[in-house]
Amino acid sequence: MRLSKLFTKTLREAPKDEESINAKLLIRGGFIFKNSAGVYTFFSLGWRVIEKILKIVDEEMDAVGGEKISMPALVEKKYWDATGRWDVDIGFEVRGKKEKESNFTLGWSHEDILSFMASKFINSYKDLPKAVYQFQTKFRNEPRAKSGLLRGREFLMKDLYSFHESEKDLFRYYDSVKQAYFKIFERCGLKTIYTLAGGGAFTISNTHEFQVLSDVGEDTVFICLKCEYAENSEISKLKDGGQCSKCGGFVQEKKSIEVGNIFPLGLKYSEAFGLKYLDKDGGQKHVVMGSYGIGISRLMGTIVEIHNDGIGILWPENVAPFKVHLIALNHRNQEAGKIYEDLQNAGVEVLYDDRLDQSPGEKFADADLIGCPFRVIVSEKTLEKDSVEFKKRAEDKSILVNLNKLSNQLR
RNA sequence: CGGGCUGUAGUAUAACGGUAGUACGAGACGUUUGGGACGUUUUAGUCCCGGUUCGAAUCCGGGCAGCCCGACCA
Repeated sequence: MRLSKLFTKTLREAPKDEESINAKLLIRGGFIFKNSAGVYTFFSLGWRVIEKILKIVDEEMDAVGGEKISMPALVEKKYWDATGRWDVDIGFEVRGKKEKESNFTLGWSHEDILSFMASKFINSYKDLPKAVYQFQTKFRNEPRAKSGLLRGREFLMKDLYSFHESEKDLFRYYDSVKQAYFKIFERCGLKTIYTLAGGGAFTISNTHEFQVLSDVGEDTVFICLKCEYAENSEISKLKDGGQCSKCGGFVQEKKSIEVGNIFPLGLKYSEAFGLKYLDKDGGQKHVVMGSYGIGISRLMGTIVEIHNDGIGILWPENVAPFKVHLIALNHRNQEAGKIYEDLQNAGVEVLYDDRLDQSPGEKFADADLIGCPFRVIVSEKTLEKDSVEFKKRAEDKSILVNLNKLSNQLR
């Protein structure tokens, strides 16, 4: 991508209303645009990050046998009636212009509609277990959207649902998803804390959350500094400065961002929808379900909260919009353009700052803001030595790299 | 949904109740390229509706929107 062609431009100043770092940096960099509180457009830089995350999630979902599907965003009332969740105070109701009453809601969760469909395809123990997932925009009428991508009214979510013969099989699978989640977050550059939590509007049993410790987080967890056992404050009996119930270690209260959660739903939805199967002996049993969510857009915001230096973002390589930010100085666009082509041909994702009217300082500042992992500068100075300047975003020092060796350097 | 604060060019900010100004951005021309360049010039704004007033960005009422605290929540 050539910066001169990009749909967006960077902003020198953040909009005055924004306080959270992720909102400031992502808006300034042209990754996202706030259309309304908690409602965002993802421009190409931002969407590229989302796509990187989606790819990681796809791979890990595939590893636990998740089948990718796509359910509707518009969910008709009849699908909510069985569980009584039409009346839950979370969603946006949707009414046709000519209709008096709303008959649809924008999906804020998909357990209900999926359970209904599962009953059409799951008949016998031979059909179990099954797991399907989707990436969907969820709509929740947040009374207070805030903190950039951390709490939206419209947000991208990965939701996985699993169906089992027994609790035992559910928990076997639950554990494999737990491991998959740890991998996903790690690949996104985040350390997560596995946290015991309540079930909210989804289930009465305990659930588990993946929390990233951060002061902008809205959750409060009590975490043992020794064994990292953690509980969400909403259900916790632990207290700040107390002793860990598992290992006796020191417990601390921390703010955190919930980036994922896993719910052993049990029989709630299968009972409501009559989702049953025939076991080996011909007996009818209810299917046991689990659901597993990751807030994709929130995850992106969280990555920025964790990986920034105030000046700009430091994208972990796995989720960076581009690997290399190439800058042409002294109007050496001819030479830089050649390097741009070469790198692209070598399969390297490059954001090329080919702008002619911007000063060097402005180009450097934009590179720092956008935060690609590697910066390559082509200038009079470097070309005298048949080389380019090579610098990691996370480091201060730069080195000269010979033109022939640049692709090696990036391997 | 309760409490508080705030709405002025694309962005950030000024203007006693009296000519809406400045900087950045954007356009044109020229000069310029190693940490947010320079000159000339152009462009573009008072959230909406009502009220008070000779006169409202400014005061009042009502909406709407945004932010912060709380409640709620992925």
